Amino acid sequence: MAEHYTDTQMLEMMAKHGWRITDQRRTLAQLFAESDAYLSPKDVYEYMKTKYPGVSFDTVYRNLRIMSEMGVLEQFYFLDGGLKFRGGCLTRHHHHVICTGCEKTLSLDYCPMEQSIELPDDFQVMNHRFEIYGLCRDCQSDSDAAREQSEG
Amino acid sequence: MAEHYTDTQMLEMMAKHGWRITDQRRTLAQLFAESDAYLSPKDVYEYMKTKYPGVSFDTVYRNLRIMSEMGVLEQFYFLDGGLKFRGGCLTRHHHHVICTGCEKTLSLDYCPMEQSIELPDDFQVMNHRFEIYGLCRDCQSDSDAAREQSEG
DNA sequence: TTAGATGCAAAGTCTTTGCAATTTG
DNA sequence: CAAATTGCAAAGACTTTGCATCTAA
Repeated sequence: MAEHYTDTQMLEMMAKHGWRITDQRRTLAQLFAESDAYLSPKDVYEYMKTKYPGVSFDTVYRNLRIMSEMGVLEQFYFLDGGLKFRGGCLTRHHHHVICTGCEKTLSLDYCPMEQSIELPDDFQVMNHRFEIYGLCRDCQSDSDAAREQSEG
Repeated sequence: MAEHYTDTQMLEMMAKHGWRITDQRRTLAQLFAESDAYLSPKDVYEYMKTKYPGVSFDTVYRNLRIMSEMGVLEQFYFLDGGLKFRGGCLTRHHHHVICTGCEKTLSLDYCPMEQSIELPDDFQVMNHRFEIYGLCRDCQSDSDAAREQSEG
């Protein structure tokens, strides 16, 4: 099941849209193809700096933006308003379960809009948003450990 | 059915929390008690300026923030990341149908979390988000009219 | 009277833009 | 080679903070 764009697919999309394939873009594609997590522009910038010491923030931004516009990345504002990106999904419409500890996500096939929801008269639905936030198993044990430590 | 805080209730809450009741706060309470719409800090500032010509942006911000922290306002990041506020809801847990034309909202009793959703093993749900975006009847006719005019 | 509220100014954060130098196709 | 990409610097938008003055309780 090919759920996300691979880095190759991302690069193909860029080429198809007339963008050039630079080293930085290759690295971005790899980063997002390999990770399930949501990354902030700053996260991405920090990562890019390890590979390209002279990289600039605005270039990272520009590339995140064009990749979002093509759909190979998903742009997402968290509950707190913070902007994040992650690799785009290829599968049919779905929603996400998001761990607020590690910000990894899992797909959910369930969509609330498939239920018969009583809407206001003549309301024309254009869009919807459904996300579940919480802690995955690993992050629960992390916070348990932290609590035990602080409580002595 | 008392769905939202009235302005009096908002002011009582402020007093209970040790905040002083100033003219500006009285006006903010009235504004949000009377409106169903989401307002951006700038919207609120513009409105306040009509009543208090010398009002400063930061005071509006400060008051929006303390009112949110008490729960008499709801703070909300839209799909585009923009910050908005509206009067807090008193009724039990529910979700919103939001018109992207006028940004008025309607409550929805339906909650997707009441369904049995298959979650990843041991995932501990902390929070969720569900909103439906679209156009209410009035805003549909507005855009129809605009379209006819431009196509006319 | 006095702790809290306000307006002003300035700083902070995050994001975008203009431009010359560099690199891709 | 031409056009796109990059890094730099600076500007923009939005939000927060410090402080002197003013005001509600």
